[in-house]
Amino acid sequence: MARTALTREEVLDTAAGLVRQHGPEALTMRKLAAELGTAVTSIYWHVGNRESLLDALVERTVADLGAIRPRGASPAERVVSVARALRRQLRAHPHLVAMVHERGLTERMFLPAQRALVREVHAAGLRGARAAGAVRAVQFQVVGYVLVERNRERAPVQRPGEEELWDTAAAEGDEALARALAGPVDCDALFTASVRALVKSLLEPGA
Amino acid sequence: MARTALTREEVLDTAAGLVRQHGPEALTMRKLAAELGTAVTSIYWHVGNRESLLDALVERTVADLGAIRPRGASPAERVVSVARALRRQLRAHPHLVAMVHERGLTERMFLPAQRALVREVHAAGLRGARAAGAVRAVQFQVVGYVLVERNRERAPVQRPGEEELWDTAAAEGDEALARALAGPVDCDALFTASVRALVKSLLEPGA
DNA sequence: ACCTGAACACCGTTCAAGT
DNA sequence: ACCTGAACACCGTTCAAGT
Repeated sequence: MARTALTREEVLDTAAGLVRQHGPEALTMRKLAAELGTAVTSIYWHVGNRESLLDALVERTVADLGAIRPRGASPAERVVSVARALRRQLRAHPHLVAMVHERGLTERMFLPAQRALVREVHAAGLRGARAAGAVRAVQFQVVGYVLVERNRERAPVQRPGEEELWDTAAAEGDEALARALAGPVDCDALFTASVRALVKSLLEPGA
Repeated sequence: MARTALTREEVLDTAAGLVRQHGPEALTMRKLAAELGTAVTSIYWHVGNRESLLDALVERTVADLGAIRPRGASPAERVVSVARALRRQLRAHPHLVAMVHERGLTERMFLPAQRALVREVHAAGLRGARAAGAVRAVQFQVVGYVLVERNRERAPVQRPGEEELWDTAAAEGDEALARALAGPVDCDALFTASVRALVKSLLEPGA
């Protein structure tokens, strides 16, 4: 006992540590108080209630995401590099990012990247609503992909199982396709290929 | 009291009704028991525990999704129609589908559509791994988009706010783009445009 | 200004006991 | 085979009381 004065920062740090080590479900007010060595009710003075604590935690996580530097020779390549860098960042802190997802702020994490994308679609010659549409399309695709991956990781065993669903008959005699769909997904490759395909269409000169 | 015998089906029906009317957070074992007019503990005999109850509920929701009929003249158009139909289905039962999301089974809902997609990419001339990649790319994009939309609906107010972030300066002098990015997203149009763009690239003859 | 313990209203779950 | 109430171990939150 007789510990040093509690601060809002300390509460947030300890809360983040708890989440990082034992996952979001371990973050209860009582466990947090135990970890801090204070009474449960002290926390309330500093952060209001559990809801605002989570808000603050998520806010910090979003703010801590690093800047993104586009790489590559063409605008298309640079857009793809931004997408890949963002995905890598999000996968670095799975638990905290999971909380960001749960609180519906996944898109917020994309905002720093948005400026970089604007520059690239401009470089590719797009303007106005068309440029905005392209930026948004990439944004939705990247954020969506990250959400899908998280979804998959949480449900590793698909109950009927994709495998038996994809016997050769169902694949219309295309055995290579049946094998590919029955096997595991190479998420990294699929992500890159999908972004590349989308960007290619979006940046094309045609209407 | 002296109510008719409790059945597993009745438990699931009532649970689904509770979710449909008051959202997933209203589904507690005690509220469910009250609704059913039984003791809390009776429920446990029929469904095991809360976790399996939710599993069963989600399973039923997924199974109840209707079949999808592709429409359109070209394979590309029919792929887009499958994507749009699926999105429409998912938006019909927001609460139950939210639970499907939370339990990581969003992709499961896509399986019925997968067969239709295989037929279309075959019709477009793709085979084997390339065909499988195309199917998966569409699958991830559609599921991802639905997840993003749900994310947005849960966080209607973006705290810094996209609006003030997109003053004309940040948009590199492109005022039409600034206006477009500051305004609300036309999710329906963006979805269709994105899928169309992706599908166009994927089904193209080139490697 | 900051911290505390007691108390409240909720959870999910177990279990021995009933029919 | 099915249902019950009592009890347990957890929650988040409020509040009057302390310093």
